[in-house]
Amino acid sequence: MSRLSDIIERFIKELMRDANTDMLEIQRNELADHFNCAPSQINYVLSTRFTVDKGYYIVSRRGGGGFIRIMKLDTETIPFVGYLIFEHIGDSISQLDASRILANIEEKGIITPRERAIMEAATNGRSLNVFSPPKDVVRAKLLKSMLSVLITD
Amino acid sequence: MSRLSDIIERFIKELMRDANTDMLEIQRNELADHFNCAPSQINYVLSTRFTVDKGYYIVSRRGGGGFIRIMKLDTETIPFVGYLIFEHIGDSISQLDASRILANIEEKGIITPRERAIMEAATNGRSLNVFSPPKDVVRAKLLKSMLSVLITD
DNA sequence: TAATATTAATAGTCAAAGAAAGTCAAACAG
DNA sequence: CTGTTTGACTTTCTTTGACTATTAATATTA
Repeated sequence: MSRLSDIIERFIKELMRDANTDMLEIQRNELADHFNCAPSQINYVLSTRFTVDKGYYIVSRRGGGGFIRIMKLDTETIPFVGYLIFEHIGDSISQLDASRILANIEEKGIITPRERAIMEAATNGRSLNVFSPPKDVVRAKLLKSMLSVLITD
Repeated sequence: MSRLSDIIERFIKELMRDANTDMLEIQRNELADHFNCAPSQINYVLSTRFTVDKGYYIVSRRGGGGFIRIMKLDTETIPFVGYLIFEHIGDSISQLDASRILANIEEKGIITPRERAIMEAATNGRSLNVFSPPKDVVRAKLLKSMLSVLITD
């Protein structure tokens, strides 16, 4: 008996293939119903099979009319970025190396100077300099840092 | 199933755009009738989508001939972002609030959709979901996450 | 007529119910 | 032991409705 998670994974991928799209919106409960499983099973599938590392990006919203949007990253469009994400960067990277990458892809015209600045802001030491981080505290620093780029000349 | 609140929000914004004005007066009950909903639904839409944070200001009057006046504030980019950074955000911010701010400044044209996506990527839960973080590990996640935006449709 | 009271027409508030999705840990299977 | 499945509990967002508050118009009274 093939694992349920695998079946759901295949199902989602087939939906995308059949609809010939890189973006799919599902209702968690509906899908869970379809497979007769706990809704949280869907979360499990998404968080193990549809990660950035595996080439997917997820956005969702709760409440009435909520949804889960699954986006497939298009590695054809910018192969170099795909290479960076899936092969080059790995599980850990120094600030210096990150900065080099950003400079490089800006020079290649893949990102604008402003976008580079945003990413520098997010990844520099100042933003990430927290020890035991209440997540929101980190996030606030990150966001402020990124926003400040917009008003710096 | 698109949310009623979203539909009403769009309706109001289109009214303003079409009339090419920054000031619009509506009758609460009339609008509620038009959408076949509870009048207080209109209040809900106004108080979640037309806040000062989002650049709108509301004035209203009850009684016969009452009305709700919706004014779009002319927020100068720099002061507004400065306000966000130095006053509004504070020391801690939830992912949700961060997301709202980003949606807002995109709508105002302060950042591009792509820049918004970059910042969302940097500030969402998945990126920051680390407890005792070797800084580089966090950074790698962040960077990958941000880069992935570039190859998302 | 001028002042005052009443009524009808609005809008506001708040809390409960409903509709999703998220989290986490325990149980389970290979 | 690792990865999967489940379910109880939480959080977020929306919708509705009963009740309240305010204002303009109208009727009444001094």
